[in-house]
Amino acid sequence: MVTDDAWLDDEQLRAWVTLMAFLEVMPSSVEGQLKRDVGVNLFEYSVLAMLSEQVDRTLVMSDLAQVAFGSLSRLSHAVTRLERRGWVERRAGSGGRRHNTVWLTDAGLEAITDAAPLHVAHVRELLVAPLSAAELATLTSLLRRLIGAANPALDERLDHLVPTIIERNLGST
Amino acid sequence: MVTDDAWLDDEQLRAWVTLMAFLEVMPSSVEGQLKRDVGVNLFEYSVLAMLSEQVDRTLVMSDLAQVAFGSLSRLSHAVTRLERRGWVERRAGSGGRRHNTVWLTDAGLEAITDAAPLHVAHVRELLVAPLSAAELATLTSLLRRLIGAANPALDERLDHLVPTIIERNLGST
DNA sequence: GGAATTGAGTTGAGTGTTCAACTCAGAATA
DNA sequence: TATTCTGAGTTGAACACTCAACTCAATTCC
Repeated sequence: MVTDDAWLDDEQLRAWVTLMAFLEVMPSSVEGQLKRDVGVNLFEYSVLAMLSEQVDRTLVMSDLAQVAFGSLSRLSHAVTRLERRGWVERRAGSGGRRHNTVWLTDAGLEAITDAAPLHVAHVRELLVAPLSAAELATLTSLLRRLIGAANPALDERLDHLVPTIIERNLGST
Repeated sequence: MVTDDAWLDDEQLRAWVTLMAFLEVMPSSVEGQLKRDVGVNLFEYSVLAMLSEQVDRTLVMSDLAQVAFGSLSRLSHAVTRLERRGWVERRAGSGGRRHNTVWLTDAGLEAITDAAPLHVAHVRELLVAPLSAAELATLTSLLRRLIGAANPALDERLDHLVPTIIERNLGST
C-alpha cells in the first residue's frame, strides 16, 4: 500500500485534504476582511498596494500584473473597476505609446493608506500570530518549494520580486 | 522597526508575499489539470470523489457541502451542472423530505474512476514529490495551525473529517 | 517603404461563486 | 389545530475571472 505509486498513503492524503481546506479558508478570510473594511478584493488591494510603493505611484500594466500575481486581462478589468471609483487613472506610457501605465490618484492613495493598517492587522492574526518566527520561516521555505514544483517560472521571478517588495516597503515605515 | 506592531518585518513580509504567490499558483495548477483531463473544476471533482467513497454513492446535500469544503449554494449549483452531464442525480432523502440527497450515477462513477489516477499523479508531482515525508508532515501541521486561526469551526471539523476520509479511502485501495 | 510579425493591452462572451431572497417541510409553541 | 419558527435547499442577479479574439503601435524583414 505504502509503496503504491498510484495512490496516496495516509500521511499524504492527510496533507492533501488539509491543503484543500487551507486553500478554501485562507483566501476567503482575507477577501472577507478586505471586502468588509475596504470594499475591494485581494487582487485590487494588491494593485493599490504595489502602486503606492512606487515613488511616482505609477506602474506599467504588464509590470503591475506581475507583481500583483495576475494576468494582464485580469488586471485590465480590475483597473477599469478601480478607475470607476476614481482610485487609479490610465496614462499613456513614457517613451512611446507602446506601454500603458496606471497611476494611483490622491483618493486612491488615501484609500490604501487607510486600508493598510487594517489589512496588516488581519495578516498578523492570520499568519504571524499563530506561528513562531522559526515556524514562519519554515513555512515560507516549504511553500517556495511547492511553488517551484507547480510553476518554475513564477518561482524564479520570486527571487527578484520578493527582495524588491521588501526593499520598497522599508521606505514606507 | 522589528517591534512595530503596525507593520511586518522582512521575514513576515516575505512569508506573506510567498503565501500570496502560493494561493495564486496552487489552485490554478490543480484546476488546470482537472479542466484539461476531466473537464471539471476542483470543487466538482471533490463532490464526485466524496460521493464515490460512500458505499451507496449517496450523500445528503449539507453533508456533502461540508466534506467538499463549499457552501450549500455552491454545491447546489455544482450539482445542477453535474446533473446535466448525467454524473449525479438528486433524490428525495430517506426519512422525510427534509433532506435531499445526491446519488452518483454509473456514468459518474466511471468518470471519477477514470479521473482519479490522473489527479493523484498530479498531486504527487505537486505536493508529495517536492517534499520529504518529514517535511510534508511539518507542512500539514503548520497549515492546520493557520486554518485554526482563520476558521476555528472548520479546524475542529477537520479533526473528524480527515480521519473519516482516510478511513474510507483505505477501502478503495 | 510596404508587408508580415510581435508585444501590450482591451474587450466581450461564457462560466463559476457569492449573496440575499425565496420555498417548503417539520418542530415547537400556544 | 393554527401560528410561528427553524433548517435545508434552491434560485437569480451581481460580480469577478478566464479565454479567445481583437486593436494598435512598434519592429523586422524583404
